[in-house]
Amino acid sequence: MDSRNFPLEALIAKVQRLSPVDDEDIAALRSLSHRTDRRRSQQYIVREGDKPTECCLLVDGYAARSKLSAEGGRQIVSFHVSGDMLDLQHLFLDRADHFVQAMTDVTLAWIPMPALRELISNRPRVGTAFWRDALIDASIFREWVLNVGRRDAKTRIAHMLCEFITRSEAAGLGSVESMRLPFTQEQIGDATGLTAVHVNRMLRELTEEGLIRRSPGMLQVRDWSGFRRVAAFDAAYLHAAA
Amino acid sequence: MDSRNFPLEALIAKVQRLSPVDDEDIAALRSLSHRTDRRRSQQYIVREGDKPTECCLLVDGYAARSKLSAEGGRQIVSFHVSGDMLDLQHLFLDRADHFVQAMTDVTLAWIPMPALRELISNRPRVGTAFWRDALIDASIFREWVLNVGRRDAKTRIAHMLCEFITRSEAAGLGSVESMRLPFTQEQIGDATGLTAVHVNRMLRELTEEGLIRRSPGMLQVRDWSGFRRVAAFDAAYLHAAA
DNA sequence: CGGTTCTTTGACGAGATTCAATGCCGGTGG
DNA sequence: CCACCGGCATTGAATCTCGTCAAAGAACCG
Repeated sequence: MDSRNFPLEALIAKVQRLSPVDDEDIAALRSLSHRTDRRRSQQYIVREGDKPTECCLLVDGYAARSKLSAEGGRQIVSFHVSGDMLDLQHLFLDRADHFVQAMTDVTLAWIPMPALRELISNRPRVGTAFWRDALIDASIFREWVLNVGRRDAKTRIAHMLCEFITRSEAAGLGSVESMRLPFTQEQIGDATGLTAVHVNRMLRELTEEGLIRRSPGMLQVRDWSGFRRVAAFDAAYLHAAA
Repeated sequence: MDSRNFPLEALIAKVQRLSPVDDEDIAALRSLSHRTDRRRSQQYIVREGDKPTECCLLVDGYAARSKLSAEGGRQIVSFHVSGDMLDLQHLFLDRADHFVQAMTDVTLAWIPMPALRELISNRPRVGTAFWRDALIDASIFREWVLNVGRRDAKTRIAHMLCEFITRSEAAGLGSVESMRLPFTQEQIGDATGLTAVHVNRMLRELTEEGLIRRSPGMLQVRDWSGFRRVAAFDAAYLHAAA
C-alpha cells in the first residue's frame, strides 16, 4: 500500500510507532474520511489567524512551521516529513498562531475535525498516539529553544541537520549516507536564527572537516558519529519516535 | 477556598478558563487523590531522565523548565505559575527530557497518573482542558524559539517579561503596576539566551526609557503599552489562556 | 540561452560576550 | 549590634562571533 493510493498509510505507520494499536484501531484510522490535495513548493498550507475546520496530514513531501517577527524576521520552528500531522493543535485551539508552508511539492490529506475528535475519544490507543505525537512535538520545540538560545552557529546547524536526518530516516526517507535536503541555506538560517551567509560559512567548514558532503538538494554524512558529536546531538528528546 | 486548604483549587480555576466544564467535572477534579509537598527555592522538582509516576501541579510559587547544553550552557525553556501542571507530558512519555526547578519556595501537589488518565478519558470536557493546556504550552515554546532566534536583546527580554506579567496576572498574582519577579538577571539571561551582564545593560536601558521600574524581587511597568510595543508582544499565542 | 534564484566569498561593522572589578544587600555569627 | 560573607547587580574595556553589504559564480527553468 503506497501513499499514492492510500494517503493515510503514512499516518498509520506513525501511529503504530507511537502506541500499540490493534487491528480495529487501524481499521478505524483507515476508514477516516478525507480529501487529498496538492500544493507546490513554498505555498502556504495554514496561515496565522486561520480557523481551520479540517486537520492536515502530510502524505508526501516536506513542510515547515514558521513565525514572523515584527521587524520582518522569519523563524522556522519545526519541519515535517510524510506521516506528520501538521495541525493537530487546531483540534483544540481556534486560531492558527503560525504559518505552515510546503518546502517541496507536497501531497496533503485533509481530515474533518469531528471525525478525528471522535476517534481520539472512542479509541484510547489511538488517542494515546496523538497525545504522544503532540507531546513529542512540544519536546522538539524545547530542544529548538536550547539549540537557538545556547549553541554556537556550527553546532546549531549540525544539530538541526542531525534531527532532520534522524526523523527522515524514521519515516523511511533516505539514509544518513544519502539524504534529500529540501531546504535552501536561507531556510536553514531561518531555522537556526542565523543568516544565509553565515550558514554557508559553517557548512563549508563542516564539509572541509570531512563530516558531510553536499550536492544540490542532497546531503551526505561521511562521519555520522563525528557529526553527531559536533552537533551535540542526543536523540532522547525525540522519545524513540524517530 | 484558598490554595493552602484546597491545593487543587488553582488547577480547577485554570481548567475552568480552558474548557466549559460542569459541576460534576469540577467535583471529579476536586476528588482527585494527591499528596502535597514543599520544595525550597532552586531545588529540582523533576530531573532529566526521571520516570515519574505522579503528575506534579504547582500549587503555589514559581517554577521553570530548563535544559543543559553539552558545553554547560543552561537554557530555561518556560516558566510556570500556580495552577500550572508541571509534567503533564509524563502521562504519555516515559522519561523526562528536561529539568523542572523551583524558582521560589513552592507548594506542589502530586497526583497519581492513572487517576489523571482516567479523568481525561471519562470526562471529555476535562480532557479537552488538558489538551488545550498542553497545546498552549507548545505554542509558547514556538514563540520562545522565535524570541530567542530572531529578536534583539532588548526586545527579547521585554517580551519574556510581558509574557510573565500577562500569565501571572491571569493566575491572579499581582498586576502590571506591581509584580513579583522571582528571577535573577542570570536566570533572565538563561531564558533569553543572553548573559547576565547583557541582561543588566538592557534592563538599565528599559528603566532609563521610563518603561519599567525595578526594585529587588519586584517589577513595575510604568508604561504598559509602550513596553508591549518595545517587546513586540502580541498575546495571541497564549490563546486567551492568559 | 537569458533570467532568476541560490551559493559562495571578502571586507567591514555591530551586537553580544568575556573578563575583571566594584558596589550593594541580606543573612549570620561573634 | 555590627562586622563579615556570599550572592547578586552594576559598570567598563577588550574581544569575538555573527551580521551586513556587495559582488561574482553556479545551478535551474522556461
